[in-house]
Amino acid sequence: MNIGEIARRAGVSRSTVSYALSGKRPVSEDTRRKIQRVIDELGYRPNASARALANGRTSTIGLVFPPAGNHYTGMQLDFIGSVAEAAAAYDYDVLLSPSGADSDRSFQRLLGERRVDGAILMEIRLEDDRVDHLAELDFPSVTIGRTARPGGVWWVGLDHTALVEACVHHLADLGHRRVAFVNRPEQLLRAGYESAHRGLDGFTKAAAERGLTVGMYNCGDDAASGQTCLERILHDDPATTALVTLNEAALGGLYRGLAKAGRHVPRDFSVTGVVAGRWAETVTPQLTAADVPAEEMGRLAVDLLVERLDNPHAPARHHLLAPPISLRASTGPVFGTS
Amino acid sequence: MNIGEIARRAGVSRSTVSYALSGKRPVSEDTRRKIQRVIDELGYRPNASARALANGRTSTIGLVFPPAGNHYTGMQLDFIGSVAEAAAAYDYDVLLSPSGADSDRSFQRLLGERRVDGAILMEIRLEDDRVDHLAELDFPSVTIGRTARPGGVWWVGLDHTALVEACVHHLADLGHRRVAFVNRPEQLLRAGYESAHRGLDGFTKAAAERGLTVGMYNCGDDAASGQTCLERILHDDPATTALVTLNEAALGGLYRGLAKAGRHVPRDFSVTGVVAGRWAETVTPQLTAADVPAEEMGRLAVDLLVERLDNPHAPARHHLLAPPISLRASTGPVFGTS
DNA sequence: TTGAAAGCGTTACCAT
DNA sequence: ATGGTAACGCTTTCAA
Repeated sequence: MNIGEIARRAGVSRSTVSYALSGKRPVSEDTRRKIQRVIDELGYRPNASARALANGRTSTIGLVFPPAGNHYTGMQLDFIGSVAEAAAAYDYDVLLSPSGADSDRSFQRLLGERRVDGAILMEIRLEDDRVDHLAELDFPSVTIGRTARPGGVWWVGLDHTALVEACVHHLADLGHRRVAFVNRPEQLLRAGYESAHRGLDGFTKAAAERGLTVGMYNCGDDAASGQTCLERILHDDPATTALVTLNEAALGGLYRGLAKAGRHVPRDFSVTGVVAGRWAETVTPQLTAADVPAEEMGRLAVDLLVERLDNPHAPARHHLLAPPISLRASTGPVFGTS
Repeated sequence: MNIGEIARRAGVSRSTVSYALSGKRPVSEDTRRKIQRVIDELGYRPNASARALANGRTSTIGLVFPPAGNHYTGMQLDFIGSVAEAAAAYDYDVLLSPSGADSDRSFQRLLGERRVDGAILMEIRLEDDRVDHLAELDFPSVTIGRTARPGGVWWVGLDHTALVEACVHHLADLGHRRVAFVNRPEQLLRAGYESAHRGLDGFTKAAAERGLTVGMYNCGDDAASGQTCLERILHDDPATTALVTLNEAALGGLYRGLAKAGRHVPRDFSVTGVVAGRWAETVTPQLTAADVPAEEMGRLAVDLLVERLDNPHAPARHHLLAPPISLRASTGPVFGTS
């Protein structure tokens, strides 16, 4: 059943049905009711493909995230969920594209075949060919995270540098002098992942300012790697009394390593970092951390994208978030101090 | 740029370009090369909407999951990721629909506007109006989970009953006599969630068989609820020595509650349940559990759906999985026994 | 082996 | 306030 059928049964033209539906042209109250009745009766809904073809808008936004095999983090989940729900509130659908690079087939389909009106990109790299490509095409998009030179692109991001600095200062204030940094996997660092780089910058800078002795580690995105990583930390410098981590997925393993090594948190070892709030709360003791406001970020990204779609010539906007550290139970004064 | 432009530049007709692309009709090697060169030169890709309108296929599958606010579980993440990746392998895109009920706008859009060729549904209820509606329309779909009467529908599911029974027997074999069951939130049980119901059935049955003294609890999908729930368990029956849980998100809280109550796992309290493997491994001690093979299930669901799309009259198929219990470190003989 | 043209189901412009 | 009709960009039947 199509718009023609509705028109026939309502005794009007197809254009009138179209206008009755879109409201883009006044329709008499009378015919509008007639049309509505037929529509309700038949449960008619306009075909999305035909509509997209005719008016050039798909009412769909693409969500581009890296294909992670089975190594998704909780944060990614939160982004995906919040983007989908925020988009639904605007009556946009979300098309998933597991693409880490400009060349991925799914990414190419998204753009080339005009499947979406705009896109939201996750897991941004400092130099990101996907972002460059999109900018070049002037394709409406918003990134969750920002590249090295984010001028002209729309984004919502986290100030990882400041966040990690705050973590380091928090530890230094508690008297810690030997602190380890647990970063995302080396492969992601090398690929130029924003959070890994900026986090590392913040750590390096703050540690230097406070004159700390440090160790820097890359750690796989899973519990087993976390445990191994912690063993290396204590092996490299048994006098380490604290760590800051960006690696949410490794957190459980980090804790386990600590327990195995007989270090009690927070009595003789402090742990902090930047992690989505609900994951910070699953570990015991609960993690003192800068909570990644994943839900808010997803929502903001959608808001921004919708704004950009509605107003193609608006100047680039962005949101840089720097949530405060939530004091929970995983940090304390260094043993022997205070 | 469109197919007409390509045709013009290649000096052929539009249909020839179309056939050169689809291969549905022989095209001379010569013209095919001419066409391909123009296509490469201009980076042409056929418009998805136009193509969908003309041939009735969108090359998109819908993934329907309940809008959870911010209470997604890790398992849901794993499903979404694995479905997206499996679909990409077939060159299908995945459209997200946060819909818990037949009446959700997003769900209605999906079907009514013909945005997708088929759908995969998550978080199935025993009586599920979404599934009924889809079956009624004979709309190609596969459910992850099965309804009370899954005859005629395509699904991939977990044998929650058997899984939970296995957990109970495992505990009973270890000598536990007083065992608690930590289910999903009451609201989900009342809504008829499959896992909550079948899991409960399995628990009840096995506990009766082994003559266990039991407590049954519904628990919110977060760490705080898990902790509260555990307090209630020990308050209701301090002699409880073990629990089995379906509630992945509460796991961290359950462990914390145990620690707070001074119960050491597994020395004086055993914990088991059914949980995605990687979450079972983040807690310490690692959880002995029936690992939900989320990745495999997502992949199987896509395989099934693609098969159904390719062959509309194939009889309904399904996969019922019952992974074995992975022995890790959270269960042991009841205190005083050996 | 190729071309012409009729759809596919909308929208939106041009009339009236 | 409404109707007719030409797009939108592709696929596919019919002809040659």
